Amino acid sequence: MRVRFAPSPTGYLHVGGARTALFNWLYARKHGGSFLLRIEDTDRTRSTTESTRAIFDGLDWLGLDWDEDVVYQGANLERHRRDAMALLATGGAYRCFCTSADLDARRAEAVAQKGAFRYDRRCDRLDPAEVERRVQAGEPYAIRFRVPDGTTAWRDMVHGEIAFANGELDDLVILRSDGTPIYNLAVVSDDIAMRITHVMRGDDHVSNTPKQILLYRALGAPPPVFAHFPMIHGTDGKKLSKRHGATAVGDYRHLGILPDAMCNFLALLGWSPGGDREVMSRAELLDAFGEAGFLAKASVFDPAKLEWMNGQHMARMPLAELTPIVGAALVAAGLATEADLASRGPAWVNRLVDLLRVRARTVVELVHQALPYLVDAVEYDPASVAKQWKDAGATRRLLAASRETLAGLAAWEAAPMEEAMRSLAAREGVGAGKLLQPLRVALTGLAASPGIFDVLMLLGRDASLRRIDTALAHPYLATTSA
RNA sequence: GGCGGUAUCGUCUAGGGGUCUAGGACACAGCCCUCUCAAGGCUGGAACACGGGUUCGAAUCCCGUUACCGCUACCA
Repeated sequence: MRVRFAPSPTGYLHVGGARTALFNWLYARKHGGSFLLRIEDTDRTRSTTESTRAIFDGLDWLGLDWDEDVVYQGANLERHRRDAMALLATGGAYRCFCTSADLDARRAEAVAQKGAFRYDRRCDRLDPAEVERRVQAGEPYAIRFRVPDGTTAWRDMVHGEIAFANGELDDLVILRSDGTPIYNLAVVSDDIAMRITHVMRGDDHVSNTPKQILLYRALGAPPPVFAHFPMIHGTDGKKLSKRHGATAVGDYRHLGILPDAMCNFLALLGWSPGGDREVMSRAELLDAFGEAGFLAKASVFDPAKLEWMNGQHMARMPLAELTPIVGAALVAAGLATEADLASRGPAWVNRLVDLLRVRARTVVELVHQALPYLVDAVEYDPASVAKQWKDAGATRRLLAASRETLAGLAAWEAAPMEEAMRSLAAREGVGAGKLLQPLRVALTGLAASPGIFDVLMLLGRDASLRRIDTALAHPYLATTSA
């Protein structure tokens, strides 16, 4: 069993392509087959090496590793030509002397008459002697595939039986007059050469399929099994495009989405394991994936659900996997250096990530929330200060009492700390929130954070007391009181 | 225009003739938990496109209509 992902390098790897690649990869890995990568770079004017690079990077990030060497379609031009010539020799194709300009004009006229343009096969009716004469004269010609009568059908893995009347198919050009191949020929020629057994691609290729099946037959090769996955649309139901914001997988990487979450989410667009299963690790995904469950309906890409799913993955994945990812992001964001993290120790970093991961949906968000624990001086959020330190006099008193209580602790441990603080609140006749919220602002500058005793532990005795002292000296508390 | 495909809550979907007064998830609203924020739990509103068949019975099968999408190149 051999499958392939065959993108054309004309841009970044977008989510639709990624989903196609993922299904191919999953199918191959699940069935012990091979997953090949072919870059369809025959359109020289639109193909770029940067795009090729972006495709590799995207696949890499998603964890979709391919087998064997990458195939560049452009390197197979000779074979494509040979296949076209073979078709010409066996009578499956014929020379067409019509020029593009001429064809365009005829097409325009047909459209103007509100009719469907169909190539009238005039060159197929040319007298052999005349063809010979024009070839000898050096007149340029394209090679056209002669579509036979009848109907062409196949059993699609996602759509079931699909049939086309061959009469609907035009005699397609397979080799341009400059000797370069047309897409449909190149694809079939390459897929035969690569011994592809299952062609799994986007829905937009269904109308190419009958032409390709006919080409396989004409070339004497058995057609592969076909699977056509539905398109992925934007939130407005239209085909996904730049207008919809992030559409490249690279965008999601930078937004702090985890590869496994991305794969999980993408897999559920056009496929379902049945039942209520949604959040799945890569291993679970691989396990659940199979022949069944492909959906035929186009689906809408919902970034909000992707973020939720990412949050689920962050919360569930082993800390040993998440921490390195967050660590790298912390360094990349300039919030810490490798040395900083090393000096804090792995246990501390793990603890930080563990406390924050349930509160963040993306690693970017997590990194942002980690700020107060990594900097020397807290940055006070004005809104939090205004709300939690509203009564400056009381805040000062409570903060000072908290400081005293905390400083008097024999050991810096969460349990006794909480006990002491709660009894302080009782003595002061206030609810725990009245005592702890101002403290939270003093410690983190924010009104929201992990549990306050976890914060105290994370910061440690010295930093915690220092931050309370700094808060006590804050102008907001100093000037407003008296 | 022609051809092909698709049609269950706003979105992703379960369901494949009776168990469907249609289930789950995201989002939204409310409540609970609670030192805050999350997470979690509970509750709520929210869908079988329409019309004909077939059948004792249809979200499920068939036909048509409508809507949407794709293709209709000497692009890929």
